[in-house]
Amino acid sequence: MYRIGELAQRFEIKTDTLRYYEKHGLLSPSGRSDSGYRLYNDEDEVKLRFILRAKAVGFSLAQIQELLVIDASRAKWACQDVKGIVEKKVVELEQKIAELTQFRDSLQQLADACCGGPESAEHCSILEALEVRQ
Amino acid sequence: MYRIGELAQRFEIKTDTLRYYEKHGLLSPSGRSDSGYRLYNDEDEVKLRFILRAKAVGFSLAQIQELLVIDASRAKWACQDVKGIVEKKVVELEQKIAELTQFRDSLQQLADACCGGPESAEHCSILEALEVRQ
DNA sequence: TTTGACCTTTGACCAAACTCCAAGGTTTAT
DNA sequence: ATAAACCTTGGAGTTTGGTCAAAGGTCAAA
Repeated sequence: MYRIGELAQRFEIKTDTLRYYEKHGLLSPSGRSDSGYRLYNDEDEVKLRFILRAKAVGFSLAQIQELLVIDASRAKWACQDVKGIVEKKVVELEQKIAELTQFRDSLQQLADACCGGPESAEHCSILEALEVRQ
Repeated sequence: MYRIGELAQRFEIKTDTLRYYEKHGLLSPSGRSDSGYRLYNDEDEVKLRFILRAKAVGFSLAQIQELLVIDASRAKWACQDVKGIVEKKVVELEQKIAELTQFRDSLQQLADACCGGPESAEHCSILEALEVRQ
C-alpha cells in the first residue's frame, strides 16, 4: 500500500495530480488510513500506469476514462471496442496534423515570399498579405 | 463608421469577440458615439481583417499582437523582423506536427497489433500494452 | 517531546480564447 | 408612444489539465 506522496514520486507526478484524478473519477485509492490518508494498492498502481501510458500517446483524460471503463470489465467488451477507440483517436490526430500542416504550408509560403532582409517593413509582403482585401 | 454589431456581422464573429479584442489590446474602436457606442472606422476594419487572417494561419493572439506592433510602425521595422516571427511559428508548428505524428504512429501500431474482432477484450493487446510493467 | 515532512479538504487560480449573463441605457421602425 | 433590436459594463463561465494556498491534522525521526 502506498501513500499519495510515495505513488506520486514513483511515477514522477504531483500529489495534486492524483487528487485531481480521483476527483474526476479516473483513479480512486483502494483505501484510507484511520487518519484519512489515501492508500493506493498494486492494482491502483497498475491503473495509474495505464492512465499515464494512454496520456503519453495523446489520449485526453475523457478518452482514457472510456478505456478504463472497458479495462474494468474486459470480459464484457470486445477487441473491436478497444480498437474502435484507438482508431478514432488516430483519425482525430490525422485531422489535426492535416490542419497544422496547412497552417505550416501557408506560413512557409508567406515566409518564402518575403525578402527577410534589413529592408524596411514598409512594403513587407507578409504584412500586406495579412491585410489585403480580396 | 461601423457600430460593433455591423462589424461583427460583416466578419461573421461575435460582438463579444470584438469586446474581447479591445480588452486585450488587439483592436480598439477609433471612436465612441455620444451614447457610448463603439464606432469602428475603415482602418479598424483593415486591422480586424489582419487579425482574423493571422488567426486563420495558426497564430495565437499574443503572436498576432506582436505582428500588430510591427504593422503599426512598419517603417521602424525590417522585413527580417516579420519573417523571423513567421519562421518561428513555422518551427513551432513543425514540432507540434512531429509530436502528433509520433502519437499517431504509436497508436497505429497498437491498433495494428489488435485483432479488432468480436473476441473478448480479456486479452486485448492494446489494453495489455497500456498497463504492462516494463 | 519536538520538529519538520506529510497528509487532508476546499476553493480558487492558471492558461487561451472566447462566450454568457444581468442590469440598464439607446436607437430604430412601426 | 411602443417595442424590439442594439448597445454598454462588469464579471463570471466554459474547456482541459492541472496547480496553488490556507488552515489544520498526522506521522516519523531525532
